[in-house]
Amino acid sequence: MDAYWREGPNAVSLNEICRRAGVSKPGLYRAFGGEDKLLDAALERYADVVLAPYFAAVDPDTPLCDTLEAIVASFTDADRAGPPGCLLARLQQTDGLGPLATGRVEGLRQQARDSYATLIELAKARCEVAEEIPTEVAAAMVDIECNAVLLRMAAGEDPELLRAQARLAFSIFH
Amino acid sequence: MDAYWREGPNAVSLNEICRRAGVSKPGLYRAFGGEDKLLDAALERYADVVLAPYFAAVDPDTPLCDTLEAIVASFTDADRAGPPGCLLARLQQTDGLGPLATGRVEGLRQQARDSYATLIELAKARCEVAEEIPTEVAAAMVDIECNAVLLRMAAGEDPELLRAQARLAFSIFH
DNA sequence: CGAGTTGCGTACTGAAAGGTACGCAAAAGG
DNA sequence: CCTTTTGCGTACCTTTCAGTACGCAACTCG
Repeated sequence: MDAYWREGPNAVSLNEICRRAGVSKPGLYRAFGGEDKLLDAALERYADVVLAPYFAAVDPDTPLCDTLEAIVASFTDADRAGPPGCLLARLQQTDGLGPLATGRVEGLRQQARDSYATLIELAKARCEVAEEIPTEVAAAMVDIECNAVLLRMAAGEDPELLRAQARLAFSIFH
Repeated sequence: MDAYWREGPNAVSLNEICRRAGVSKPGLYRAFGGEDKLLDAALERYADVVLAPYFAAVDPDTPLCDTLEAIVASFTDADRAGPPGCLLARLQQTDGLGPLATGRVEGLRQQARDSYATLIELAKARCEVAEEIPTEVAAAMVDIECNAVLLRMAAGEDPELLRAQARLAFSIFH
């Protein structure tokens, strides 16, 4: 998971993973069953260990603006645990991924959008967000913006600029 | 260029390009000199043939909102010439790219942001955009949003949703 | 027409990819 | 204490990668 997260799944081979983990290749195959299943397992673990805490930490009663700002602040925090960026955000192009991993990515992305959607619905109920904005559209916009921030963080872009840019984009929520 | 554009530079090998182009490998090497130089040349051509017309078609006097909407409409147009998405937008992760291609990507990205910046400055002069918004931040936001739309188009996401989401994001410009 | 140059593709190289056959050693069972 | 099973790693397989050595044909020029 760490290797995939740090360098992107396309940039790390099974051989390299075995080398780094100090594991023999047949051992890895006995434990996971192939490249696709390994990435799928890594994604599952990533969702449990990294993604879930994010969504668990969200307080549904705080203003949406503040929640989004806190999320982006964490994404762009240089002292955050783990590599910069996000394993899931690196997988926006599902080129050459196996069917399991592809499905997993799709599911996790949908899950994220659903979470954003419920947050937006709550914000609408508190009159923070205009009713005319379709929830699905706003959720897609939040998802896309978050993914872009994470992708650019992984690419080494200036965190300050990314944060300011996200704040600007999210200023539509009032 | 077409192969790289359609499937992403990481997903197409030199062998495959030779096969599709009906060209021998030494011929390709004599013409370009290697993988890095080939991708660099493809990017140069892409900038000339695909990107330049976009920026040339922009009328600096039309409202920024309309300009951005037209750009996104073109990005999400299913009948647009060439594959969906954008070769440059596919290269947000510069993993495993040669130095030439990496530099070219960086340069083109900066060029795009500069173009957005001038458009935003003009819009500020017409009082369409609030002076408090730093031009650099707004330009980064536009760049990131456009790249995200192109990336998701290449991934096969619903054009309608992408268009609506972009319109929402760009509604900060008034 | 014959010698030299040029253009170009066949057929190779070594490295690295994903994946597996097989044998060795340790534990389990009688 | 001997047999069987289990766990596990060495060493291999095929394929594909980027990159190149080399020879054949065609064209140039005296």
